[in-house]
Amino acid sequence: MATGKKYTIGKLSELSGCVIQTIRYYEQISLLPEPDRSPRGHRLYNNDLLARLKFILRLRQLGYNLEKTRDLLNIVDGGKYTCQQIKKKTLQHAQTIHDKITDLKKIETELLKMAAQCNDDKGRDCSILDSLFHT
Amino acid sequence: MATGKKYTIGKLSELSGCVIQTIRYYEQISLLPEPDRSPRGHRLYNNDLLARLKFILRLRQLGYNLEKTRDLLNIVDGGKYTCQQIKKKTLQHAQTIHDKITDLKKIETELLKMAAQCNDDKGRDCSILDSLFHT
DNA sequence: CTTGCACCTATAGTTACTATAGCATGTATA
DNA sequence: TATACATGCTATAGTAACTATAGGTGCAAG
Repeated sequence: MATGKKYTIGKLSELSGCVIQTIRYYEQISLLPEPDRSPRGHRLYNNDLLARLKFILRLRQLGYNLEKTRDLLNIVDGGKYTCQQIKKKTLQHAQTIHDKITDLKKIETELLKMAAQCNDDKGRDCSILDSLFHT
Repeated sequence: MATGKKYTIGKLSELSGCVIQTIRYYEQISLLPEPDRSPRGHRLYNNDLLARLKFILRLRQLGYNLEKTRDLLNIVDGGKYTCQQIKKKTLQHAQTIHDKITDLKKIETELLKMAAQCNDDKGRDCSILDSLFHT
Protein backbone atom coordinates (compact mmCIF):
# COMPACT_ATOMS: atom_id res chain seq x y z
CA MET A 1 0.00 0.00 0.00
CA ALA A 2 1.54 3.23 -1.17
CA THR A 3 1.75 6.33 0.94
CA GLY A 4 -1.70 7.78 1.59
CA LYS A 5 -3.04 11.06 0.40
CA LYS A 6 -1.56 14.29 1.68
CA TYR A 7 -3.67 17.33 2.47
CA THR A 8 -2.73 20.96 2.83
CA ILE A 9 -4.00 22.73 5.90
CA GLY A 10 -6.79 24.28 3.83
CA LYS A 11 -7.97 20.86 2.75
CA LEU A 12 -7.73 19.51 6.29
CA SER A 13 -9.75 22.46 7.46
CA GLU A 14 -12.40 21.68 4.88
CA LEU A 15 -12.47 17.96 5.65
CA SER A 16 -12.60 18.41 9.40
CA GLY A 17 -14.67 21.54 9.69
CA CYS A 18 -12.00 23.07 11.88
CA VAL A 19 -10.65 26.50 11.02
CA ILE A 20 -7.02 26.80 10.03
CA GLN A 21 -5.93 28.90 12.97
CA THR A 22 -7.30 26.35 15.39
CA ILE A 23 -5.44 23.53 13.65
CA ARG A 24 -2.21 25.47 14.00
CA TYR A 25 -3.10 26.24 17.58
CA TYR A 26 -3.60 22.57 18.38
CA GLU A 27 -0.19 21.88 16.89
CA GLN A 28 1.31 24.67 18.96
CA ILE A 29 0.00 23.18 22.20
CA SER A 30 1.03 19.70 21.03
CA LEU A 31 -2.42 18.18 20.69
CA LEU A 32 -1.51 17.54 17.08
CA PRO A 33 2.03 16.47 16.14
CA GLU A 34 4.12 18.54 13.79
CA PRO A 35 3.15 17.35 10.32
CA ASP A 36 5.39 16.88 7.32
CA ARG A 37 6.19 19.94 5.29
CA SER A 38 6.26 20.52 1.57
CA PRO A 39 9.44 21.94 0.03
CA ARG A 40 7.77 25.32 0.39
CA GLY A 41 7.27 24.82 4.10
CA HIS A 42 3.54 24.19 3.89
CA ARG A 43 2.07 21.66 6.32
CA LEU A 44 1.07 18.32 4.81
CA TYR A 45 -1.42 16.11 6.62
CA ASN A 46 -2.44 12.50 6.14
CA ASN A 47 -5.51 10.48 7.07
CA ASP A 48 -4.17 9.63 10.51
CA LEU A 49 -3.90 13.27 11.40
CA LEU A 50 -7.35 13.90 10.01
CA ALA A 51 -8.72 11.17 12.26
CA ARG A 52 -6.87 12.57 15.26
CA LEU A 53 -8.19 16.05 14.61
CA LYS A 54 -11.73 14.74 14.24
CA PHE A 55 -11.34 12.86 17.51
CA ILE A 56 -10.28 16.07 19.24
CA LEU A 57 -13.17 17.99 17.74
CA ARG A 58 -15.63 15.32 18.82
CA LEU A 59 -14.38 15.48 22.40
CA ARG A 60 -14.68 19.26 22.34
CA GLN A 61 -18.27 18.93 21.11
CA LEU A 62 -18.91 16.63 24.03
CA GLY A 63 -17.76 19.28 26.43
CA TYR A 64 -14.26 18.00 27.18
CA ASN A 65 -11.85 20.84 27.79
CA LEU A 66 -8.42 20.75 26.19
CA GLU A 67 -6.79 19.33 29.29
CA LYS A 68 -9.20 16.40 29.47
CA THR A 69 -8.86 15.98 25.73
CA ARG A 70 -5.11 15.82 26.04
CA ASP A 71 -5.46 13.32 28.84
CA LEU A 72 -7.58 11.01 26.71
CA LEU A 73 -5.26 11.39 23.75
CA ASN A 74 -2.30 10.45 25.92
CA ILE A 75 -4.07 7.34 27.12
CA VAL A 76 -4.97 6.31 23.61
CA ASP A 77 -1.49 7.13 22.33
CA GLY A 78 0.11 5.14 25.12
CA GLY A 79 -2.02 2.16 24.20
CA LYS A 80 -2.04 1.03 27.85
CA TYR A 81 -5.70 1.37 28.70
CA THR A 82 -8.61 -0.87 29.40
CA CYS A 83 -12.12 -0.35 28.19
CA GLN A 84 -13.09 -0.13 31.86
CA GLN A 85 -10.81 2.86 32.36
CA ILE A 86 -12.29 4.67 29.41
CA LYS A 87 -15.79 3.97 30.63
CA LYS A 88 -14.93 5.33 34.06
CA LYS A 89 -13.55 8.52 32.57
CA THR A 90 -16.59 8.86 30.34
CA LEU A 91 -18.93 8.54 33.29
CA GLN A 92 -16.88 11.00 35.31
CA HIS A 93 -17.18 13.51 32.52
CA ALA A 94 -20.91 12.83 32.23
CA GLN A 95 -21.13 13.65 35.93
CA THR A 96 -19.43 17.03 35.50
CA ILE A 97 -21.87 17.79 32.71
CA HIS A 98 -24.70 16.71 34.94
CA ASP A 99 -23.49 19.01 37.70
CA LYS A 100 -23.50 21.93 35.30
CA ILE A 101 -27.05 21.09 34.28
CA THR A 102 -28.09 21.02 37.91
CA ASP A 103 -26.57 24.46 38.50
CA LEU A 104 -28.22 25.93 35.45
CA LYS A 105 -31.61 24.46 36.33
CA LYS A 106 -31.43 26.11 39.72
CA ILE A 107 -30.67 29.41 38.02
CA GLU A 108 -33.49 28.96 35.54
CA THR A 109 -35.94 28.24 38.32
CA GLU A 110 -34.91 31.37 40.20
CA LEU A 111 -35.22 33.52 37.11
CA LEU A 112 -38.65 32.19 36.26
CA LYS A 113 -39.80 32.62 39.82
CA MET A 114 -38.68 36.25 39.78
CA ALA A 115 -40.35 36.88 36.45
CA ALA A 116 -43.59 35.30 37.67
CA GLN A 117 -43.72 37.69 40.61
CA CYS A 118 -43.69 40.62 38.23
CA ASN A 119 -46.92 42.57 38.10
CA ASP A 120 -46.14 43.42 34.51
CA ASP A 121 -46.58 47.03 35.33
CA LYS A 122 -45.72 50.00 33.22
CA GLY A 123 -44.26 51.62 36.32
CA ARG A 124 -40.87 51.58 37.99
CA ASP A 125 -41.90 49.60 41.04
CA CYS A 126 -40.25 46.37 40.03
CA SER A 127 -40.39 43.23 42.08
CA ILE A 128 -37.62 41.68 40.01
CA LEU A 129 -35.19 44.44 40.85
CA ASP A 130 -36.36 44.25 44.44
CA SER A 131 -35.54 40.60 44.73
CA LEU A 132 -32.28 41.16 42.90
CA PHE A 133 -31.34 43.83 45.40
CA HIS A 134 -32.37 41.96 48.49
CA THR A 135 -30.90 38.53 48.10
CA MET B 1 -28.94 61.38 59.34
CA ALA B 2 -25.21 61.71 59.46
CA THR B 3 -22.98 60.46 56.68
CA GLY B 4 -23.13 56.68 56.56
CA LYS B 5 -20.43 54.28 57.49
CA LYS B 6 -17.33 54.01 55.35
CA TYR B 7 -15.64 50.72 54.60
CA THR B 8 -12.16 49.96 53.40
CA ILE B 9 -11.88 47.60 50.49
CA GLY B 10 -11.01 44.79 52.89
CA LYS B 11 -14.21 45.35 54.80
CA LEU B 12 -16.26 45.58 51.59
CA SER B 13 -14.71 42.33 50.47
CA GLU B 14 -15.71 40.71 53.72
CA LEU B 15 -19.26 42.10 53.65
CA SER B 16 -19.88 41.21 50.03
CA GLY B 17 -17.94 37.97 49.74
CA CYS B 18 -16.15 39.36 46.72
CA VAL B 19 -12.37 39.24 46.61
CA ILE B 20 -10.47 42.50 46.61
CA GLN B 21 -8.95 42.11 43.16
CA THR B 22 -12.37 41.61 41.64
CA ILE B 23 -13.71 44.75 43.31
CA ARG B 24 -10.85 46.74 41.85
CA TYR B 25 -11.44 45.07 38.51
CA TYR B 26 -15.11 46.06 38.51
CA GLU B 27 -14.04 49.61 39.22
CA GLN B 28 -11.52 49.48 36.39
CA ILE B 29 -14.18 48.44 33.88
CA SER B 30 -16.58 51.01 35.34
CA LEU B 31 -19.15 48.64 36.78
CA LEU B 32 -18.44 50.29 40.10
CA PRO B 33 -17.81 54.03 40.29
CA GLU B 34 -14.55 55.37 41.68
CA PRO B 35 -15.09 55.57 45.42
CA ASP B 36 -13.88 58.22 47.83
CA ARG B 37 -10.33 57.94 49.04
CA SER B 38 -8.80 58.35 52.46
CA PRO B 39 -5.93 60.83 52.86
CA ARG B 40 -3.64 57.85 52.30
CA GLY B 41 -5.27 57.04 49.00
CA HIS B 42 -7.20 54.03 50.27
CA ARG B 43 -10.62 53.40 48.78
CA LEU B 44 -13.58 54.15 51.03
CA TYR B 45 -16.96 52.59 50.29
CA ASN B 46 -20.43 53.30 51.62
CA ASN B 47 -23.64 51.28 51.84
CA ASP B 48 -24.78 52.31 48.38
CA LEU B 49 -21.67 50.85 46.83
CA LEU B 50 -22.04 47.73 48.92
CA ALA B 51 -25.58 47.33 47.57
CA ARG B 52 -24.41 47.91 44.03
CA LEU B 53 -21.66 45.33 44.37
CA LYS B 54 -24.06 42.80 45.83
CA PHE B 55 -26.43 43.43 42.93
CA ILE B 56 -23.64 42.75 40.47
CA LEU B 57 -22.62 39.58 42.29
CA ARG B 58 -26.22 38.38 42.32
CA LEU B 59 -26.53 38.85 38.58
CA ARG B 60 -23.25 37.00 38.06
CA GLN B 61 -24.59 34.13 40.19
CA LEU B 62 -27.65 34.08 37.97
CA GLY B 63 -25.45 33.60 34.92
CA TYR B 64 -25.47 37.14 33.56
CA ASN B 65 -22.20 38.01 31.90
CA LEU B 66 -20.58 41.34 32.57
CA GLU B 67 -22.03 42.90 29.45
CA LYS B 68 -25.58 41.97 30.39
CA THR B 69 -24.85 43.04 33.94
CA ARG B 70 -23.65 46.40 32.74
CA ASP B 71 -26.74 46.72 30.59
CA LEU B 72 -29.05 46.14 33.53
CA LEU B 73 -27.05 48.52 35.72
CA ASN B 74 -27.32 51.21 33.07
CA ILE B 75 -31.07 50.76 32.92
CA VAL B 76 -31.43 50.95 36.67
CA ASP B 77 -29.04 53.91 36.88
CA GLY B 78 -30.92 55.74 34.17
CA GLY B 79 -34.17 55.23 36.04
CA LYS B 80 -36.06 55.11 32.76
CA TYR B 81 -37.37 51.60 32.79
CA THR B 82 -40.65 49.85 33.24
CA CYS B 83 -41.20 46.69 35.18
CA GLN B 84 -42.33 45.15 31.91
CA GLN B 85 -38.94 45.80 30.35
CA ILE B 86 -37.13 44.19 33.23
CA LYS B 87 -39.39 41.17 33.04
CA LYS B 88 -38.74 40.82 29.35
CA LYS B 89 -35.01 40.92 29.88
CA THR B 90 -35.27 38.43 32.69
CA LEU B 91 -37.21 36.00 30.53
CA GLN B 92 -34.76 36.45 27.67
CA HIS B 93 -31.94 35.57 29.98
CA ALA B 94 -33.87 32.59 31.31
CA GLN B 95 -34.15 31.45 27.71
CA THR B 96 -30.40 31.58 27.11
CA ILE B 97 -29.92 29.56 30.29
CA HIS B 98 -32.53 27.12 29.05
CA ASP B 99 -30.72 26.78 25.72
CA LYS B 100 -27.50 25.92 27.54
CA ILE B 101 -29.33 23.29 29.55
CA THR B 102 -30.70 21.78 26.34
CA ASP B 103 -27.21 21.59 24.84
CA LEU B 104 -25.74 20.00 27.93
CA LYS B 105 -28.56 17.46 28.18
CA LYS B 106 -27.86 16.36 24.64
CA ILE B 107 -24.22 15.91 25.52
CA GLU B 108 -25.05 14.01 28.68
CA THR B 109 -27.33 11.66 26.77
CA GLU B 110 -24.63 10.93 24.21
CA LEU B 111 -22.05 10.27 26.88
CA LEU B 112 -24.32 7.93 28.81
CA LYS B 113 -25.28 6.10 25.62
CA MET B 114 -21.62 5.56 24.79
CA ALA B 115 -20.84 4.39 28.29
CA ALA B 116 -23.78 1.99 28.23
CA GLN B 117 -22.44 0.34 25.08
CA CYS B 118 -19.21 -0.50 26.88
CA ASN B 119 -18.68 -4.18 27.52
CA ASP B 120 -16.73 -3.23 30.62
CA ASP B 121 -13.89 -5.29 29.37
CA LYS B 122 -10.37 -5.42 30.68
CA GLY B 123 -9.12 -5.35 27.11
CA ARG B 124 -8.34 -2.63 24.63
CA ASP B 125 -11.28 -3.22 22.32
CA CYS B 126 -13.26 -0.20 23.38
CA SER B 127 -16.65 0.67 21.95
CA ILE B 128 -16.44 4.14 23.45
CA LEU B 129 -13.26 4.99 21.59
CA ASP B 130 -14.79 3.42 18.50
CA SER B 131 -17.80 5.68 18.59
CA LEU B 132 -15.60 8.63 19.41
CA PHE B 133 -13.51 7.91 16.36
CA HIS B 134 -16.36 7.27 13.98
CA THR B 135 -18.75 10.11 14.53
C1' DC C 1 13.95 49.52 64.74
C1' DT C 2 12.06 46.30 62.35
C1' DT C 3 8.27 43.35 61.52
C1' DG C 4 3.66 42.85 59.96
C1' DC C 5 -0.49 44.35 58.04
C1' DA C 6 -3.57 46.49 54.85
C1' DC C 7 -3.56 49.05 51.18
C1' DC C 8 -1.74 50.88 46.51
C1' DT C 9 -0.44 50.45 41.11
C1' DA C 10 0.83 48.06 37.10
C1' DT C 11 1.45 44.01 34.73
C1' DA C 12 1.19 39.11 33.43
C1' DG C 13 -1.15 34.73 33.37
C1' DT C 14 -5.35 31.77 32.67
C1' DT C 15 -8.68 29.07 28.59
C1' DA C 16 -9.56 28.24 23.93
C1' DC C 17 -9.49 30.25 20.51
C1' DT C 18 -9.79 34.30 16.77
C1' DA C 19 -7.92 38.01 14.26
C1' DT C 20 -4.37 40.75 12.40
C1' DA C 21 0.06 42.27 10.20
C1' DG C 22 3.46 41.41 7.16
C1' DC C 23 5.68 38.19 4.27
C1' DA C 24 6.56 34.25 0.51
C1' DT C 25 5.25 31.69 -3.42
C1' DG C 26 2.55 29.62 -7.20
C1' DT C 27 -1.02 30.23 -10.66
C1' DA C 28 -4.27 32.70 -13.73
C1' DT C 29 -5.20 36.53 -16.41
C1' DA C 30 -4.44 41.14 -19.11
C1' DT D 1 5.77 40.24 -18.89
C1' DA D 2 3.35 42.33 -15.19
C1' DT D 3 0.04 41.92 -11.93
C1' DA D 4 -3.54 40.25 -9.17
C1' DC D 5 -5.28 36.43 -6.44
C1' DA D 6 -5.07 32.36 -3.60
C1' DT D 7 -2.87 29.90 -0.23
C1' DG D 8 0.33 29.28 2.90
C1' DC D 9 3.77 30.97 6.63
C1' DT D 10 5.21 33.28 11.45
C1' DA D 11 4.55 36.19 15.28
C1' DT D 12 1.74 38.84 18.00
C1' DA D 13 -2.45 40.82 20.12
C1' DG D 14 -7.17 40.56 21.44
C1' DT D 15 -11.35 38.26 23.71
C1' DA D 16 -13.96 37.20 28.95
C1' DA D 17 -13.66 37.47 33.62
C1' DC D 18 -11.01 37.21 36.55
C1' DT D 19 -6.53 35.79 39.49
C1' DA D 20 -1.91 36.31 40.85
C1' DT D 21 2.38 38.59 41.20
C1' DA D 22 5.99 42.24 41.89
C1' DG D 23 7.26 46.15 44.03
C1' DG D 24 5.95 50.11 46.88
C1' DT D 25 3.66 53.20 50.91
C1' DG D 26 2.41 54.11 55.55
C1' DC D 27 1.09 53.03 60.20
C1' DA D 28 1.12 50.41 64.58
C1' DA D 29 2.94 46.97 67.78
C1' DG D 30 6.72 44.53 69.96
